[in-house]
Amino acid sequence: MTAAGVRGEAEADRVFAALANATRRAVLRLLRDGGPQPVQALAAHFDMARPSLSEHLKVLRDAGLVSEQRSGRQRIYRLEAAPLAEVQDWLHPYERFWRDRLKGLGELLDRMPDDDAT
Amino acid sequence: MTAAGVRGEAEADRVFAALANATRRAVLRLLRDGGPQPVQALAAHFDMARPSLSEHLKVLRDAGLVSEQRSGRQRIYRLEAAPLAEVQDWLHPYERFWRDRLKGLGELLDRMPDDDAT
DNA sequence: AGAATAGGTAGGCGATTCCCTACGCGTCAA
DNA sequence: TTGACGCGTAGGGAATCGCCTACCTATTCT
Repeated sequence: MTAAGVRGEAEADRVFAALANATRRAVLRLLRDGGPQPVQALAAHFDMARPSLSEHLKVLRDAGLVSEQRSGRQRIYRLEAAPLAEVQDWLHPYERFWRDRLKGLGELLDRMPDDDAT
Repeated sequence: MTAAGVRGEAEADRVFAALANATRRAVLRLLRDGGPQPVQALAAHFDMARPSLSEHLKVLRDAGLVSEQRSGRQRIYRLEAAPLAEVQDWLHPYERFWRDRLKGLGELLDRMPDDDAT
């Protein structure tokens, strides 16, 4: 969030854009399942040149989705899930659109207003 | 999903990329809160030229986030939340990273493996 | 039929994305 | 201290994005 729990549009843009790439989602998954790791360990899973992965890591850093901790000549990357929690918050007001549909209510709910952020 | 509940990377790319734009998120919100609407009603909320909004609607359509129903010379757009439900599914395996942290467990969980899709 | 309305498509333009190869910088080993 | 290692940055190139102004089609109103 930017100020008081309010997520700026620019930050949401960065987070969603960071997630809009299979390599970056795979990195997040590796950090989630394998814990904090140096760049080499991550790079071993991909075909691309290592500097390209470095750029993906920068995108993830700028989105706040990972953090780095220097240890000798390595950079240990760690998953930072806070932005994902905000994505979940963003999703909340949409939930009724698939939960209610499953209950067979169909299009009945398409006419009742509501309100929240973004 | 592509085949059996499995979301393809390409589809995830399209959905996240569609969400990575403030105008498109605003459109989804308008459809969520205001129900199905023709393009004019949506366009009234934005400064950009109408053809630009048309292109945004195409991106949302290609991501499966909206559908259109023709009514006379109008196109009524409707929110389709299924891809958002898949985003929520994608988020699930990450939840413990912010839920546990709130409980003060901190970095203790960064070393236990796991597994799922994408 | 002719004009107006709703909305998509074509094509152009600057900015950004994603990949690459080269290179620079700090750290550890000989 | 010299070399190898770990990683980031620079810069270039093809593709895509997001916006615009024309323009075209389909429908509805006179």
